Amino acid sequence: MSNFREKFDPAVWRIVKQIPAGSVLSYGQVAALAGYPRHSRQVAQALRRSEEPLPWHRVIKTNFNLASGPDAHLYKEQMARLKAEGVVFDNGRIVAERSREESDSEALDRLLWGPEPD
DNA sequence: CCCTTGACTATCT
DNA sequence: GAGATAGCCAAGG
Repeated sequence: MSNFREKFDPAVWRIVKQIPAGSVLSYGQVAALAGYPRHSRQVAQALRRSEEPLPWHRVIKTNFNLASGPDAHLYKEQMARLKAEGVVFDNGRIVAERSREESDSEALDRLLWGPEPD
């Protein structure tokens, strides 16, 4: 079996599980935080293969759109879950400022969104 | 070993 | 803002 996946998958899951409710991360950020920069596509595979329930809906694209197409089954589910956590959508697109305000994890927030959230 | 896929990202038109 | 293009990298055929 691939040794890479054996290390990569758990690393990704660990990061995703730390995302506070109401906040979101991009695939690239998750990959980088897991210790594997430029592995955004592998993150997607890791999430899909995960056997334990992960907050996968908090992982989106860098442009604040959902990853899967509007027709995909995952799309509707992801939006519903995010809305339930207080995330505001504008025509299918996430309003980032709102998501940040809902987050109360200051340390992780700085790590993810920058040292000066001002 | 070569080619295609993919829940991606960045840049240019 | 929407398309096209290039870069990216593991997995599977």
